[in-house]
Formats: sequence, structure tokens, C-alpha cells
Amino acid sequence: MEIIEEKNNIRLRALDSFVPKHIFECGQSFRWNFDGMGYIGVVGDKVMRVVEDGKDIIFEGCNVDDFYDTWIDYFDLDRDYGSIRSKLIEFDSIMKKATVFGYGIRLLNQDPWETLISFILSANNNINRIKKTIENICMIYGDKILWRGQEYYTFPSPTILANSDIDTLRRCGCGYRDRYILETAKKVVENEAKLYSLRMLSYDEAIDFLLKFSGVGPKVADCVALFSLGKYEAFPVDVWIKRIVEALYFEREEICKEDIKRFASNKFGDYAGFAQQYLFYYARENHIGNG
DNA sequence: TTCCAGGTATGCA
DNA sequence: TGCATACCTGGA
Repeated sequence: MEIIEEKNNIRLRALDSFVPKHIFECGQSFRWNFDGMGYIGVVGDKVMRVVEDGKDIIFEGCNVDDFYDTWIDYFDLDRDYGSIRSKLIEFDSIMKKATVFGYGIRLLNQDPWETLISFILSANNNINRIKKTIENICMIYGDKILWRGQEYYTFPSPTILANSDIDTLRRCGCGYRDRYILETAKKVVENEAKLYSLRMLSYDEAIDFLLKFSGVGPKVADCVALFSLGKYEAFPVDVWIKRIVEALYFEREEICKEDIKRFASNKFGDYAGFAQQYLFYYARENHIGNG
């Protein structure tokens, strides 16, 4: 990867395995939106647009300091995804197709707190409404950022949400999950450092801790573990991945979620999380598992 | 009008 | 422990 500093931009040349559409539409994040030119997102207190320019990737509105301080880790740029795909291809022909199709996927290292709240909101919900609700929460409780003439908002801290109220959260569109958000925020505030130290614990220890939060079950805990704690053995099983695995591996036979997870853990081991993302993107884009 | 959407909490046997 | 059921809400 060659890093070229341009005026207000960072240009990345010869960057392997990086396709914005693959990264932002494989189900791992809710705050990146395509604006016709690229994907704009808010991470921490930074706004950036990711644009494809031929074989280059441009991080618009990014300086060198931010690139090294924030974005290398966020986009997992130090990891060799080519070797991950090579490893996955060894498992079976299904994974081969999925990794060839979604060759530009990367797992983002997102903020655990934001990921926790976002996926609590995802329960029994649809993606458009989840995104809208998160934006509402940020507009009401976050800090305003002006970026190229447009207003963006940070994701509010645990303390701010812990001091919020049910009625306002309900008006943001949380629905019955408002109570889970408030209870979880209060619990996180009691020991915020612990949430950020889960990265150092084992997968099982991290999951045990996450399951104690209100509104967090096995699926949400796995999403937080995979998308913000670097627990790549996690394999979140939602209704989509359940249908996808049934369609691709079990000739559409009905399998319970626990058995799907067990199957994936046994088969893919420490690569389960990567496998989940390639499978999810491949199947969703090709309408596999839709019935 | 009814049903469904990236699950979880709750009550009951 | 295992199963059934309710749950906000907006769009199809």
C-alpha cells in the first residue's frame, strides 16, 4: 500500500482488498451512506468520505495524522485479507465463490459502545429504520460537526445516554428498545473501562459480559464481539445468515440457530467471523436464501 | 388492513 | 430448561 498525501485527502494506491461497497454493505455498520460519489461516515468526531478512483481509494477530508491515529485501525489496514481469503477458499467451493464475490470486504474495528447500542436497536427491526433511529439519537444527543457545508453528528457518550429519558428515546424511533438502551447506558457508565477492556479477554469471557446487558442476547453479543472487539471466532446468526447457511450447506433443511452457530464454529474456527461476512454479502447480493 | 423486519425478555409448564 | 408469545413502528 502506497500512501499519498494530497490537499485535504489521503490517496491509497495498491491497497489490497478494499471495496467500499463490500465493506459498508455487508451488514457490519449503520453510519456509512452513499452520496453518489462515495460513502460518507462519522467515526468518533471525524467525518470522512471514501471514494474509489480507478484502482485507488481516496479518503476525502482526511489528513496524515488522522489516517495513522484513526483510520488504519478502523479499516483494519494492517491485516492481510488476501491470506484470509486464501485460507477460507480451502474450506469449500461455497466459500470460494463468496470470497471471490466479496473480495473487497474488511471487518471494521468499530467503537464497542456505539456497536453495542446500534445492535440492540437492530433486534426485530429493519436496516432503514435502524439507521434512521441512530441518526435521530446522534442529532439529539451528539455533537454537531460541520463538514463541507453539511451538518453531521457524533454518537453520544454512555454518560449522555444514561442521563437521557425514555420519552425522548422513544421519539427517536427506538420503539420498545428505549428501555434496553437506557438500562444498558446506565450499566456501562458504572464501569465503562470494562467494556473497552473486553478486547483483552477471551471470546467466551467477552460474550458472558455482554449478555448481562439489557437487550443483548446471543446474536447482538456476537455482533459486538466481531465488529468491535476483534473476536473473529464469533459467528452472529440472524434470520438472514440462518437462511443463507440452510440454503448453501443444508439443502434448505430447517436448522435451529444454535446448530447453525455450532456448525460454523466447527467448520471455520478462528475464521468464522470472516466467513460470516463473505457469506452474508454474497448471499444477500445474489438473493440466495430468500425463499 | 395486515404483515414483517438483522432478537430479546418474559411467563409458564 | 424449553417453548410460546408480545413487543415499537413504518413501509409494502
